[in-house]
Amino acid sequence: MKQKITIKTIAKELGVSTSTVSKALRDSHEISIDTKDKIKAYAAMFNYKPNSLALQLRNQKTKLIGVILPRIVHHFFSTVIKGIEQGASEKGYHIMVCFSNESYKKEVENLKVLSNGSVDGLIVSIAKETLETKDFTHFKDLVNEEIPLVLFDRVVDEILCDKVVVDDVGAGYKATKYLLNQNSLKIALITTPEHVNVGALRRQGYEKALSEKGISVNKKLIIEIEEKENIKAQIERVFDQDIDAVFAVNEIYAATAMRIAKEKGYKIPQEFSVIGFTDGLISEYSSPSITTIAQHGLEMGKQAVEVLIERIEKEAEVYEPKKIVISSNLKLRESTKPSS
Amino acid sequence: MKQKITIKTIAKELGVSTSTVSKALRDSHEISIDTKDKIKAYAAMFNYKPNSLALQLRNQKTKLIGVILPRIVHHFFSTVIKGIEQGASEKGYHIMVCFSNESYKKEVENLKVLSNGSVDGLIVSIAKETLETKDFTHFKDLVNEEIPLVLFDRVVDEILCDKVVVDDVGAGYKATKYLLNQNSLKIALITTPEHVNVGALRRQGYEKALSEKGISVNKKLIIEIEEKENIKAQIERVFDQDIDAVFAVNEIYAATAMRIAKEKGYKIPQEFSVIGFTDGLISEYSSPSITTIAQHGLEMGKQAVEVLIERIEKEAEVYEPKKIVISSNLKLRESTKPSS
DNA sequence: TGTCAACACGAAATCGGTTTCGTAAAATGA
DNA sequence: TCATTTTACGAAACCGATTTCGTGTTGACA
Repeated sequence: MKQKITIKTIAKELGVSTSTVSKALRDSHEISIDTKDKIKAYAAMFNYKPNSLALQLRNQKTKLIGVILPRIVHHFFSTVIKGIEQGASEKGYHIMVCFSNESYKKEVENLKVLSNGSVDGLIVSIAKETLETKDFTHFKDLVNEEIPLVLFDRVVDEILCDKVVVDDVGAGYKATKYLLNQNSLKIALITTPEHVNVGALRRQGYEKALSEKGISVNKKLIIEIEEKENIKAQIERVFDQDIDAVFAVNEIYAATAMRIAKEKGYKIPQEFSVIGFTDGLISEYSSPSITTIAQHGLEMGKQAVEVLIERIEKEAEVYEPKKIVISSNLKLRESTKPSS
Repeated sequence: MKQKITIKTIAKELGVSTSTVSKALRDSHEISIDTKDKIKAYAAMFNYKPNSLALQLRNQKTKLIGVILPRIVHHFFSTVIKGIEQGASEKGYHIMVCFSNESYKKEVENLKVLSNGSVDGLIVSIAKETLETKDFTHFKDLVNEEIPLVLFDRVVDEILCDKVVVDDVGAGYKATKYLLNQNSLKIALITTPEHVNVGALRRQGYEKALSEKGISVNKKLIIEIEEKENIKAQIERVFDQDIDAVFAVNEIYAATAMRIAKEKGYKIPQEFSVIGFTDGLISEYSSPSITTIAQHGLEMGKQAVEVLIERIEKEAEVYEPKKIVISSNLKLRESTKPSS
């Protein structure tokens, strides 16, 4: 890398002190017009840019937000990132992105690296493995150090920080109720293992809608997908039961279920309906296109970053953790019957 | 944010100098075992973490790589990010991600912010608007300042830096040739406007395959999609021609074309074949699933970051820009006839 | 002509570390 | 016992900025 031009260089070259240069460039009234012009001209000519590290060190702030995501090749998470970046960018912040790959160890590492002063605050969605092991000390340490932290989507109550979530119970309820209303009464639920709390919450909504309708929950219609194994084979098993609809907690499961239904000769949506979660490209472009719960990832990202920046910039008086709930809505497409 | 514990704090508290603390923590032989133990114990107890900004300033390196992408909610780009992050992480680097949103202005801004010392090097894929305006001075300035830069996918010859690209001509050729071999001779090409060079290159491959077969290029079968307008309507127009296959330069176009073909009553792949580009989820989950050119985004990301880090860490002797070509291959699925 | 304010600038501290160099005290050797 | 080498540590410079405080030079005013 070429030798960068610094304030010191300019000062030496022009025979003034560094303080004068600094003041001149910041247009201080203490410096005469002549000197200012001279210094500014010189700086412009050599394309001087203040070293951001020096500024960050002095100001004790980086204008950087750390983001840790479980995955990136994933419609929902990439949408959230987009929202975060947009919100951050508007307020003059930049984002540093890391991935945990759903691994506890990587999450801890990332958290450690980012919490040593390189960022002003953090936005995180917890890795599956961490949710499984239930060891959240790395987050609690962060909270103790009073580093601003916002969790989104996959959150955990025992970490005392701001949170942004979708109304998972409500979403599960809405989806299930819609299916019931169109007279699909034998609804299979394809979800995640219990420890992924969003899955658990969506299931609550599912069960609530059923019980409101006076239908008892049939455990055989609920399958928890183990991602390490073959997903399609697991979903296929539920088709042994007598079912006429599927509610899946993400779009991959939904698309897979629909595919199986088609293979079995069901006509969609006349004989069989599908509702997914996360309004991604698969749902939009598969045929028939899939009705989904739209998660509003963009909105979540924006909200998360807004709360975070507020926390960063406001002198922490008494700190009351906030929980922001983003409502989700059903995006009707071809995999369900038109609402009556 | 809570007052951070620094070396100075430790020094004062233990009645030694900051140099002693620093040396002790770095396990210098200059410090007696007793003192070292005492200092380390104290540091551990109060969870001391060296301020990374201070280190970065002193070492004149940030171990940070800036990444500027046109978009993020996009299978190919998010895959590349994943590759970059993996490669970076292995070498102890982190990534700072910004988006240009295909806008020239945002690209310039991002480049300016990242080039003031906050990152050790940059990986960029150029925004469409920039490709259109053909103004690359911001990149050239970067090259002049000798800030390590790697361009990928959307690259431009006049910027003298390392580049990582897919073999777009070869890929277009492979796809077209496959279609020809299965006896689809009236192949429509759905591509981007000429200024997006990857589109242009893929088109070259298409034309090459045709001319090898002795088929002259029919301009009516080639449509350049203007993304600001309705994509489906534009693609529909090509169906006015007599065609029996489509080669599309991305998966959205491919999926849309297939949908139209199905609506028109074509049987796929018996009567009509489709090949797309970018092996994303749409291609995998649509039905029939779509044969695509797999772009190996992960591989591209890894290669890009590897070249970049080499450039960063190697003392720049005579600098010979590299161009790395990643070969792509056809991933056969249901939207084409089995190869004979 | 003496006093004081305004002006224009520089010295030095600061942010939080690392590192070079110097040195007092202890250990070693002759 | 005196010279020399280790040992163990501190002072200060440095990375690149900003900012407070001080100060020499003017000019104005009484």
